[in-house]
Amino acid sequence: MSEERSLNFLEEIVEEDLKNGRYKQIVTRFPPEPNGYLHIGHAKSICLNFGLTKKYGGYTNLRFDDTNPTTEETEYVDSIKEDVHWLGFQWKNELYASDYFGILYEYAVKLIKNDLAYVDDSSSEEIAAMKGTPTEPGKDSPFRDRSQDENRVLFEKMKNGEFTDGSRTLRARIDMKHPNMLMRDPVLYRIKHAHHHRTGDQWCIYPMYDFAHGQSDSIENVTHSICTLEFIPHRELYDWLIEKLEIFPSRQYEFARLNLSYTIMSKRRLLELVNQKFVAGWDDPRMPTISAFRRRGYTPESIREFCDKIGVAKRENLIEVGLLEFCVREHLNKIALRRMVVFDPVKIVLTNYPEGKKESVQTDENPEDESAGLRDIPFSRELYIDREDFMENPPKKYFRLAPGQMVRLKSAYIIKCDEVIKDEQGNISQLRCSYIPESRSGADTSGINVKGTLHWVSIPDAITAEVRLYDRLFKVENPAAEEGDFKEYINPVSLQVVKQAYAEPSLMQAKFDDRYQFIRKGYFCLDKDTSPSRIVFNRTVTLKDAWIKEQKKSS
RNA sequence: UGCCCGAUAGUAUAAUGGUAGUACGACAGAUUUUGGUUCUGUUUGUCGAGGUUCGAAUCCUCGUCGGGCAACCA
Repeated sequence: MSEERSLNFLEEIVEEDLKNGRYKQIVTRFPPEPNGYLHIGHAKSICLNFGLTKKYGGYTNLRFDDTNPTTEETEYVDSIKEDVHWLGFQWKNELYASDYFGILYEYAVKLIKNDLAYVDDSSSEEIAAMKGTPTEPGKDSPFRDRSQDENRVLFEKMKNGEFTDGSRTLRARIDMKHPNMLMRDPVLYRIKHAHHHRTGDQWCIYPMYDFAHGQSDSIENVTHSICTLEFIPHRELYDWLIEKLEIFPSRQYEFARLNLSYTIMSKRRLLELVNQKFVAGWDDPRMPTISAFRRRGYTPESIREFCDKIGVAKRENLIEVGLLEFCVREHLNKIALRRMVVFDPVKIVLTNYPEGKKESVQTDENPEDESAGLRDIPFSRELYIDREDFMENPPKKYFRLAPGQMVRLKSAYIIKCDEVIKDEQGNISQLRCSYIPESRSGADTSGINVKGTLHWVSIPDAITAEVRLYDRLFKVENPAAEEGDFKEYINPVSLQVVKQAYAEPSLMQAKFDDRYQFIRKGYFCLDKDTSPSRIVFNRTVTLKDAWIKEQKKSS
């Protein structure tokens, strides 16, 4: 196959526009409303908008669509900027729709002067009632034919704060019988005596999305205004306003938003999870937010790769979360430092290993990356292995430790289990084993071949750490599509905490930017809750586990 | 019941009138001091019915199915 990847439909449009000379360069924008944190769905949009101008030349602006002061906050602005940067993109200009409130006001006046807008004294309910339904036409408002002068005066009074919230609106005069409901005299301006995070108390009227978004695109000379499918019906109004206002003709194109299995993407619902404490915050590692993925140990490279792999089209989709996991494993496998950590310890005593003796074994920092070098791990007579790596009555094809069975301790010796010691309750408290002195890694002259290799830690040298294991937040594939409250489908075991795991001592020096693979367990990173008295790790993602599959087959 | 989108393997996404391909998954095998990684192979698809054409996933018609539209949200 050729190295040339096929183009998605937006790339085709851009190439065509460049080829036929419609534009010399393209301009896109990423236009979040600062009313929540960015999620993985936004990452798709970010990669698209920035990716297009990176590939074809031009630039991308970051524009905050901050036209609704009651839901927007500076905290969100800051988090959004941080997230876009972290993903690896640099915007040309940092812009705000609120910067254009003055121009937008003038645009509205122009519409009034052209008899294309009017002030309506109807209440919200009355407007809704006159709107009609998708199958029935609407009715004209009794205020629809006010004189131009009256409209001008009233709109100015709206601006000057002479009316109460909700008492009047400015509406476009289009067609109350239009088959597209958005064209049935849409509201352009509403009165809100609310403090805005940037303009303060300067304004008490605020433009609606439809009267701000397209106009902002136009003011910024955005050539390709890329948004999600639900805005398709808005395009007719978008174009109408550009035509009537006679401003730069930005064009809107729509793509299907990302949906990820076993999670939700609605900002409103994510906010609900945060506010009602179902999660610890916007960056709780179980959340689908960018900040959560960052905290959890995902890399920007892996998220970008994911966005690239899922493609762009116009049909609704539900992407398997497994693809995201594949992408992060693929990257982490290349960069993660290998470490050994035991979560649920069983003590091993090597009966033929001299008491008090200690040695050091060497192993790869990362077998996928020779330049990462080697590290030393202390080895001694008493060790921990994970409880799941021993079975008293193993099934067939169980390659781990069992009575009379041999395994290799990773980078150290082959051992054999001689005796199982139990406490009064019948729980295994100790495994007495013998080691094969000639089987030392790198100098193995024993001639013994074993199928299994286990991770381990030396008890006198081990340090302890808290490990947080995350699973999908929801039990069902598509929580948004289920009946009833989506919160009923939350996975009750999405977080499991190992309060005291035993780790090799080198993890004492773990750094925040480093990624680790706990051998045979998964990929981990230091959590921000780490303090001088407590080391905390997050599991980014598990390793693929062929043994689980094998077990399922036989059961 | 009006208008607007869409429909290709399990999930995504290509093929732009000329051999239905790729990725993930699944399955089988090889390698392996991580049951990881890597490698090899296999499997599965054009929503339906007509039409145009030498030739249709692609163009046309009619259906079917899925989604969106009745916020002073974006």
